[in-house]
Amino acid sequence: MKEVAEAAGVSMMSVSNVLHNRPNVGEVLRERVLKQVKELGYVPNRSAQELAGVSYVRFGLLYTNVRNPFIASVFAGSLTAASRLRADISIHLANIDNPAALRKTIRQMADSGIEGLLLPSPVAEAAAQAFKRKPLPIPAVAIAPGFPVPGMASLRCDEQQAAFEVVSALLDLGHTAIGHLAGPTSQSGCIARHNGYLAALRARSIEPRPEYVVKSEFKFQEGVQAADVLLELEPRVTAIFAANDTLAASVMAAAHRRSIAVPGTLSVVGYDDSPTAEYVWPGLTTVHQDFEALTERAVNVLHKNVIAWRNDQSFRSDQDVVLPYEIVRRPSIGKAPKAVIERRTSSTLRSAT
Amino acid sequence: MKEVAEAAGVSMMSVSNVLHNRPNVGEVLRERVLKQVKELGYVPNRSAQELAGVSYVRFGLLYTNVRNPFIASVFAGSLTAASRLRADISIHLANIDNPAALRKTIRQMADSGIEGLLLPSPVAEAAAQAFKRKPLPIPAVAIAPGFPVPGMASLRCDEQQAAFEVVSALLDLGHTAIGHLAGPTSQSGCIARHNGYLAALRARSIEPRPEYVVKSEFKFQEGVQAADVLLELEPRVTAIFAANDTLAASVMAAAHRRSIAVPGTLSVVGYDDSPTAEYVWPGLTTVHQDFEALTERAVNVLHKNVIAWRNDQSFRSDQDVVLPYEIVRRPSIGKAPKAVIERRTSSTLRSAT
DNA sequence: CTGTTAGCGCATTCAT
DNA sequence: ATGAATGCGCTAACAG
Repeated sequence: MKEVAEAAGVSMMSVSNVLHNRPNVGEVLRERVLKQVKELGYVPNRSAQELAGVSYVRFGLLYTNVRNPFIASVFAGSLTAASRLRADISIHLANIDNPAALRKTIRQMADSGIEGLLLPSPVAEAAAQAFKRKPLPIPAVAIAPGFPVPGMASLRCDEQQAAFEVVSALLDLGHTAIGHLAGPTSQSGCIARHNGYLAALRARSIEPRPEYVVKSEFKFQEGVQAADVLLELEPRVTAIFAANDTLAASVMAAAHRRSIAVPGTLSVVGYDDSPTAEYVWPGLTTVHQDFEALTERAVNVLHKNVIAWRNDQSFRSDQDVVLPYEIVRRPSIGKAPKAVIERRTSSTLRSAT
Repeated sequence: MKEVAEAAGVSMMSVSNVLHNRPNVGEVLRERVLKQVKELGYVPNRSAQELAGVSYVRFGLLYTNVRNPFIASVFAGSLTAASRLRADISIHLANIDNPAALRKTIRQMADSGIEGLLLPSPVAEAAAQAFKRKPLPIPAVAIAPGFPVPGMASLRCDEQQAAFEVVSALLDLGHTAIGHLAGPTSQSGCIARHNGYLAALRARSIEPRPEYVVKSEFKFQEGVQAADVLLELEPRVTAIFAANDTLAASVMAAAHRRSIAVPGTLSVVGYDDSPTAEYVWPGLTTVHQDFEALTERAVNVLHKNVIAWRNDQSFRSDQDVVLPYEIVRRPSIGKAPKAVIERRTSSTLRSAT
């Protein structure tokens, strides 16, 4: 920096001021300085800045499961966003089944100088639960929860709306007997998706039938069994909205085993646009969320909140930022089979298969 | 640090010496100092250390594909290992299809002060290729390649041996007609697995039959088609070793569709122990590698190499560290069906199904 | 609007 | 074996 100052014929202080966009610097100087900065390829020394009082934010990121297909996007997104902000980020595994342990982990992070928490979905809800009585010690942001999480900011897609839309697409194709293979209610996203499913039916004055909804964990075989239950119902469903792509794959497997044509006889919709959505045959219509972009936004939001919180430790933000999703159409859905549409007027037309 | 020094009645210098395990410090002082360090909860200020000359290592991590199920483990492993070493790590997306671009990316990282490269498998090979003529500008380590990568250190499991072992397990169960659903040859791990398959057969004096090996990309449907080819062969294979778990799932789907019982009539083995291995039915016998541990070791090895390289810029290491794998037995394999064992003596016994 | 002074927390060098 | 002085690169507070 000294070199830059000398080259530009000013003092170091002015250089510093220019670099920080401070108001008290003349136009003439500013340009001269910026020019030298470029030419000399000057880049400020972060350690010196920190030592001199600038304090960069340190974020903490808590995750539960490395095997979650989206955690890598969350890692990547937070890392790139954090490096842009010159922020540090330390990543830890958290146990969400033990509220006391989770509380302890979070307190320790706060004590160790971490000023903001990035909490991907199941962790966010668990943390909110663990700190139900007292507020969180530091600002936090929930990444991709199904609903806003109390006590922290939330960055999410409107999953309920997405489910509504995708089920409406099935309705537009003439389907009326639409089943839902629901995911575990411990995941708030699954609740949102279920709600969206119900709302879409009601919006067309179709009263949802409880037996058309079957729950399953996110395991392939359990999903196949649940799908079997749905496929044995009479009158048979002509479409199934699965709570995620794995479960949609289960539905397809169950359908193939029964020689039910997809999408000819059964339309299938998933959620998440995970790799399986492409790999499965036929390609799966599903809902895509850009986790990496969402996470980057989350980091930026959290950063602002941390700055505000530095000025006023009582600062809390529970802003809810909703980002767009995208419905990815692949061949797994088609028009409702004709026999079924007719069944609406004469329900006896159809005989047992 | 000053406080610690005063509390222990010594100078700051002695505290520093104690903390760095320097030889020139008396036993008496050492203990007094350490006690105060604990009591006051002193933790050295990294920025000050750096400013005063200590330079922590900065690693770069290049990845190709967020959707790779193991990249999250690689992220997590490098982050935890790096934080233990007080090292920085910056993660970037790389394009491995364009050698020139990759070269440029790596050069830029080196110029920006990064002193070591963490290269998960397909990137490592691409980087070696891109720097075939000139050596890499900084030390690098390949994470989980199929074979040692020239020009850099390698941390890997012996995939060829693992494949050998798992195919031998099939042979022990009486299988002799064993097919291999091979993965893309662009992945060195797949080549190693294929080699292991061949070696296992030859070790039992079974000459591998070329038609028993079918190649496929890591896509579900392509795998199903490839599996169909294998299952149509006469005499039919009684076991299939798939190059990864996705392809093994494809084999199972193809088998189910043909009503071939697994493991009754067909045994199936995968590789990677990815989530699908558990989810699939029946549970998949597969090879487990601990990517997180492997990555942590990789960071430590790279760290040492970087230190050596600092002293001598011409230092190069291509050490090859081989870590253990684990064969996970699940119900997808069983004894070879009897009819087939008999077929070895009277090959006409079996009629078309 | 611009320049000067002082010090952030530590390690290195030299002296004791 | 231990301690005192000096400076790393930068910014905050002040003086001009």
